[in-house]
Amino acid sequence: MIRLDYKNNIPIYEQIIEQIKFNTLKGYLHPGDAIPSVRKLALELSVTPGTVAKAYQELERQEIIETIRGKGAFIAQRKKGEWDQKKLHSIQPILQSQLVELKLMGMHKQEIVQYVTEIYDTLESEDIK
Amino acid sequence: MIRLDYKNNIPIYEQIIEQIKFNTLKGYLHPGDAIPSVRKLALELSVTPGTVAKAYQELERQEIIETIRGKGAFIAQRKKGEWDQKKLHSIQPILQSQLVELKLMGMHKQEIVQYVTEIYDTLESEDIK
Amino acid sequence: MIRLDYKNNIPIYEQIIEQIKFNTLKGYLHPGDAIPSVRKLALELSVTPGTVAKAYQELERQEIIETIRGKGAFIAQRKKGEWDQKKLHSIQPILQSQLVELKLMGMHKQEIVQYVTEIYDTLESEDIK
Amino acid sequence: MIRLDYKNNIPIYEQIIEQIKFNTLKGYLHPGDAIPSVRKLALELSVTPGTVAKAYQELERQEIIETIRGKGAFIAQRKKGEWDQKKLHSIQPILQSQLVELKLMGMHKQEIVQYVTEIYDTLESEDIK
DNA sequence: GTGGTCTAGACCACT
DNA sequence: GTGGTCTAGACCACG
Repeated sequence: MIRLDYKNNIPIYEQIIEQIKFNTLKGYLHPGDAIPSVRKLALELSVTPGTVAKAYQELERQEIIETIRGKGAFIAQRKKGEWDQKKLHSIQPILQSQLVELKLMGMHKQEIVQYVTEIYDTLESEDIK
Repeated sequence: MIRLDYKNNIPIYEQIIEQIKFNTLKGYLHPGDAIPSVRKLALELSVTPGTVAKAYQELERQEIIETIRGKGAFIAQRKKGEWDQKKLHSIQPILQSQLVELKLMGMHKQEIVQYVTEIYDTLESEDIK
Repeated sequence: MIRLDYKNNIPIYEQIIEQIKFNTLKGYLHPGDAIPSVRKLALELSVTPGTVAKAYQELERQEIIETIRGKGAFIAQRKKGEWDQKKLHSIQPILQSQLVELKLMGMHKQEIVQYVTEIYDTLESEDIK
Repeated sequence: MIRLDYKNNIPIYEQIIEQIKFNTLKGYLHPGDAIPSVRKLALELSVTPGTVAKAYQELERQEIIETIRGKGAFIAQRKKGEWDQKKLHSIQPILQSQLVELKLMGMHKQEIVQYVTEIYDTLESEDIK
């Protein structure tokens, strides 16, 4: 379910976070589903439990999962509500810098929007119903 | 004009790269324009020359600037040509991860595309003339 | 009536202790009242008997309840007497740390005292009669 | 500046967090002040750098400090603004449980409010101007 | 069994 | 020098 790129410079724990978020979006993981225990996933990914624990703690802080003492971790209910303006402001510069790169490569507005749309569409879950 | 955010976790040298790229896009810097020497910019930004040098090196590698021995550094001609597939593949996961965040926040496709478009529009240069 | 929050990081057995204490204060439980057996409560709360037993043990140690062999557990007489200095010293740092948080949030003395008073008032039992 | 209680069951990293918050409130630490580096403090407290790092990361998440790459960590500007309702809701049950304890010890409303006020007053900084 | 904390090292990127 | 990440262990409280 989770594939790591060890030679990548993105920290492993962030890759784990990313992929669990991704899996919830794609519908591979539903609210209430149990996710592997820290130790199990650590074994599976050949990383140390501490690394997985760090990922899980961050996921809990972001309310993507909930951990229950002695029971394990579970996908949380998705909470809607107002958009997190603080998070939005942290995303904006990252997005902008990537758009700068695309524009410097010679892409035009329409092509860029098209490209982003295509990437977005890969997140839509046609896979599970 | 370069503004750094020291408390940001984005490396200073990357912020410099980013902003010079941004300035070329916005039309504040044109091909052939001289950019400040490493030492000058370092002084201006209150960073060590090594940091600026690292930024310039990377900019030259990406052919955004050209350095001429004894003369200084200059904005290079923009090269169009084919899209750099390797770069595209490095941008895609970053873009995707940010779209994941936006989607998790509850944004819908249309709103996300709208948001990205707005950010793109800030890159369009009305300022050149 | 006991309500547990499983996703909370407060141990289940402590939540049980807390709520029984709370119920005695609110007048829902009076001295002499029987409280459910370990097994019954365990069943009711969907926890293992060991967890409830641990809570009861601690409650007995604190002389909130009394267990009589073969008869079950009962709310004990409230003992007044001198304030337990040891307990006071254990409460003080917890209280202080929470006041620190409130103050860091920007609350002023009057507002904090007000806030604490409000919480206290929820403990006053209008319900006894 | 920081005193740990190693036999306490409160995690060391939380004690560090607590004390730095306390020191800012008391006026021992001002916005902009540098705090010891992770390694220095670790040495001073005879704990492993990882433990201090964990404390610093949490402090940064709470915007009590700011870390600057390669420079160190600094006390952040205190931000006022609206009260964090989420945090308030996490503080309330802790406060309540302690009030329950005090009430069970036989303290009356006035005495409890008095007690809390006294603890609060120890946070007011008469010490530095 | 679970997650949480901690140690004593190590390596890395950044300044 | 700085903080950030990771390893390979360990011990603990909880259920």
